[in-house]
Amino acid sequence: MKRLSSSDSLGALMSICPNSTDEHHNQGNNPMYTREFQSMMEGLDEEGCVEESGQISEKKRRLSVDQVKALEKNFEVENKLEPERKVKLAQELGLQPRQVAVWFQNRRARWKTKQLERDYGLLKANYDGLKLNFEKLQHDNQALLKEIGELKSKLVNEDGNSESNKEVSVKEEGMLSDAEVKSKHETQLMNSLEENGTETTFNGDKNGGISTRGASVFGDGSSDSDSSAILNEDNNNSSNSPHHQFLNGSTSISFQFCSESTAAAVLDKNYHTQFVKIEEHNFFGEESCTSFFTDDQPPTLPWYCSDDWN
DNA sequence: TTGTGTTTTATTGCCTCC
DNA sequence: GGAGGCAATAAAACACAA
Repeated sequence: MKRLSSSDSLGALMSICPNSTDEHHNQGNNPMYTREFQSMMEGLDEEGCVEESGQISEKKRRLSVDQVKALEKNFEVENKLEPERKVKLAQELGLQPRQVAVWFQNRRARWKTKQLERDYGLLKANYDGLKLNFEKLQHDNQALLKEIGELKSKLVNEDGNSESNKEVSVKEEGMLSDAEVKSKHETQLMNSLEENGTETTFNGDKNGGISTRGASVFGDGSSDSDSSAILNEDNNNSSNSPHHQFLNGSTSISFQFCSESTAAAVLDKNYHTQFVKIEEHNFFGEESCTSFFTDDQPPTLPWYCSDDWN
């Protein structure tokens, strides 16, 4: 058993004696407190706390199970302790008010630690999910961009080959109605897309969705897969076929990847297929990604934090 | 039994609020 | 300026493996 130095003895006394010189934390001159202190002093020999030297030992005593239970119960009700409640609890449990206050203080600290651990766990789970999703989208994005590139080159080749038949085609088209020509070119485009190994299919389902690599994308932009391509659709301008847009005589089929990357296959006003634009805003670009997924920065997205963060 | 890691109790110093 | 809260820390008590 450790013997107390004079300062330790003073500290121990101060912790249990209301009349101590602890200006900061003493609880005032409570007569009951003094009586308790005295009885405590009288009972010290129970643990051999008054040693041969006459010094008071510092033996730290754990609270009993019942005392802890009662304190826990009170903590559940309110984790802050008003002075009246503190004194009452101390009386009920046979403890010093100071002990009750210290217990609550430490209990709050433990609760905070646990809370931080819980929050960390939640955030980590969120982060892991987002990271996984991002990697999946990135992979899909790469695959789709590759497909578009291949289709583009294929279409360029087709255009080159058809140069020689241009006269015939123009003649034929001249004999067709606009609607027929449009339909023909759209069909050609669809066939071309399918022939070139793309997994994008236009199934014209009643929801106006398309299936992309097995994932349905619906008119509202929702998808049954997180990694699906999203149809860039204007419902107001679209016909029954949701994946077409007829603007100024042009039909465009556009794909949006990862929210911000867009590639568009366009039938121009002469009904020639063109890929007019492939752009990537790359929402999850290198810089934004690294800053978003770093551990040493708090998340900045409001939905990323629970409301009771703090 | 002993060394070591964890938990609990208590202290100290600083800060904020009234 | 006093009271009380909190973070950091000390130290006793406890748990447990070797």
